[in-house]
Amino acid sequence: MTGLESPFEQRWIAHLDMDAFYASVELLRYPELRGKPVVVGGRRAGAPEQRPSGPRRFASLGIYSGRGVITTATYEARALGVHSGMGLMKAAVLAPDATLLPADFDEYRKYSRRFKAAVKEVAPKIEDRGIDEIYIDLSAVAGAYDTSDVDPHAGVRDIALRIKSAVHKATGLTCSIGISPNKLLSKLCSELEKPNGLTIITVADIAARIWPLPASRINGIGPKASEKLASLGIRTIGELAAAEGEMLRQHFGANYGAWLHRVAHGQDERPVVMFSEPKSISRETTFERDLHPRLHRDELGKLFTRLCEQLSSDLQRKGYAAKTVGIKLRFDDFRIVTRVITADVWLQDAVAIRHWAGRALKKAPLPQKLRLLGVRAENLTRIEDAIMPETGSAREARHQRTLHLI
DNA sequence: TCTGGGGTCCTAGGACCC
DNA sequence: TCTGGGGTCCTAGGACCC
Repeated sequence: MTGLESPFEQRWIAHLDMDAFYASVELLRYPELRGKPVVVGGRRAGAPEQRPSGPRRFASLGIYSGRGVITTATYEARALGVHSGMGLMKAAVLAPDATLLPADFDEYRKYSRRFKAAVKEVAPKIEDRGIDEIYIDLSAVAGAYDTSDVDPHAGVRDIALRIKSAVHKATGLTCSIGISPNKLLSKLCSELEKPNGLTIITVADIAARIWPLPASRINGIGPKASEKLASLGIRTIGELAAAEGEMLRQHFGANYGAWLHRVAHGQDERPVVMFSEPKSISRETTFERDLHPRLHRDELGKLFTRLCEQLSSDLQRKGYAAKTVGIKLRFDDFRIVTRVITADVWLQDAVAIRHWAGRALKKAPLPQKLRLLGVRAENLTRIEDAIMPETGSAREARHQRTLHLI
């Protein structure tokens, strides 16, 4: 069953995407920047200088030096050719006069909680897709389908407008919503009328509205697959839909090939999932300058320990213990090496994590300078389900009791 | 002037077991 | 002497997403 054959089984799934989220949150704080090119990114990229009187002074992108990338750019900045993921040094050449603001994730998470809570008031069945996106299952709220002759989608449109209004009231921010019978199509059409968009499509609209789009717009077709498709003469979703399923399976393997064929025809049955347990928790850091494994051994050791301590406190705060820890290295030539090791006890304590991560690190070759070090916890279980090894203090307490008995 | 940090999922080979 | 076959776990790497 695709959920598409009968209108009585049709789902209404919305994809909601906040417009230029981080940058828009910053504009709430610094309204004088509205309408100007603004870029958010970098670690300690100059926070605005607050002077007792007179206007705030902002850092220009042009004077940036470091290894940061753009997290978000306002639409005015995007018009200058910069986009998220681009190195700040490169962006500084393209848009030297743009304002650069440091990312403030605590603030963005605050607004993220606010907009999600506002949506839940209207439609409770939502799936988290990161800080600025959600899917919403509107099927139960909207009823099976609309009947108005004037606007065949009057029911869902009304709900979507209520959601947009609730989000704006709660945050002062705009969002774009795409609505269709499944997640795949909704994700595609939330992009179509950004910013502040609302796009509703059904299977009947796939050929006209979806097939002209580049295949790379589909979630799951990244740079590698796009390039391979292009080499086969396939650039749009329509061209992908016209391709023989057998040919796709031959070039991309049974699973991915079959998936490509399905998504090109707008087929997707994934449900909206309201909660899922995390599979891994990690911390990593890119150094300000490349570090040599031997020459900078002490510095690397301190960073390594600090990452393990942060990971341990993340696990404790979130209530998980891990059976497996791993390390990640990125060398100066951008090669990535990972090593994992599975422990014989549940891990949460920073010292234990540091010990096992150290064992994993010993398995990795260290032939050249490093630019990144990371630590990851996998094979997670809720802490109440884990039998923890005795901590130092528990062992000490038992020892004291034993002495007392003697 | 190269390219952050947090994740998920898939594949493939070897170990190990029956 | 040239040798099975399936299932599961562990590990490493890679594509992809926000």
